[in-house]
Amino acid sequence: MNIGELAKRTGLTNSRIRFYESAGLLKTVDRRPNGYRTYSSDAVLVLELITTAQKAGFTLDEIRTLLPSDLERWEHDALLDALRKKVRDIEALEHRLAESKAQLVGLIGDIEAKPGDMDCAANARRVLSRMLGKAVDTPTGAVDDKPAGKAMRRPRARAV
Amino acid sequence: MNIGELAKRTGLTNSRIRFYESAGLLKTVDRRPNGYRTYSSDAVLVLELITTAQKAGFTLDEIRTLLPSDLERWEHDALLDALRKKVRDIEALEHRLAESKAQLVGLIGDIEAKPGDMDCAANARRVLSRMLGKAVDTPTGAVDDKPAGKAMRRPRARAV
DNA sequence: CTTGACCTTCAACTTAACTGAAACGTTACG
DNA sequence: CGTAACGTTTCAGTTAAGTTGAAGGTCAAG
Repeated sequence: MNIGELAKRTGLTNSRIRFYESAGLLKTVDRRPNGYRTYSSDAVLVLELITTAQKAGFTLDEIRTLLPSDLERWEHDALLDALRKKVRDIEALEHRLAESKAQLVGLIGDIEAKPGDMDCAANARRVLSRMLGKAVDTPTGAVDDKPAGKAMRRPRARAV
Repeated sequence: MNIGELAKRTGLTNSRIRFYESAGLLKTVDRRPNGYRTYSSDAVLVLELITTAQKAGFTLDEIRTLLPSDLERWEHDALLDALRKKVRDIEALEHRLAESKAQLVGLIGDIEAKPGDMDCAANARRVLSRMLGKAVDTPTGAVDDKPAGKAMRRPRARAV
């Protein structure tokens, strides 16, 4: 089949298919005497594999190292390792997301919990100081930017 | 303070600070007669806000629309809306990650569950057909007619 | 006066995964 | 034969969030 037919069958664009070939992901391509690419039906499978793996979070680089030239001869152990590592990556990302979410939810609560008698500016400072985990200057005084001394160690901002 | 001092205080690079200014994120900057930028201590807060918001998943574009010119005058409602929306975004991402992970775990199990009497090629086809949720051609005319083959149809793999 | 540490601007480069245009060749149809 | 619909290559551009480097101005010390 020609590239247009393959594109129709997979739902990908011609340019994307050519791009995958140039990236070394699609090696099952022959040329007809006129220069046209011609594909077997395996190419459909390979492209579907690629898009599926992408949705699961694999980069094209990773996919290239895992895809066998022959669809029936996978590198069994390397594949399982990569799949397990990707699961661990997802779990790490889930963890980071949960932390970000908790921080955001806490911040929302903090903003909404403005005491009725506090004005907006004061509340802004209160929320800001909680969010950055440190003291925040009240703005009324003069700003001093004298160097005046060096090692003033503050706690690192919490990584999210 | 000069840009080098600000960089030291925030842990950012000079170029990154200039970049944030050019991106419209850091407007609290004056120039001395020699052209040098000069910052008040508020700039430290603004930069810490920016990096904190980034860690929580906000893009610089989003941060720019939310950051007030005056740290005490936030657009209260827009800010809360954005925070809530970001929480929903995170939840959607968590959902997609859970699906991806489930698919990967299922795939790992499927690969490991190779019947002892099945050869690798046949297992590859079996796993492939399950993963892509459809029939996969058996190559070279060898017809796979194991009778109970499709008995345990699991639910389709969902797009992620 | 020279050295070295700062500071300035501006353009180009980076990564990932493509997309689109330009300019051209091939095929199918009437 | 004309032309529309395919196909080809090559190159440039896109997005995000910066980094890097060149070429040069400023400042304090020795």
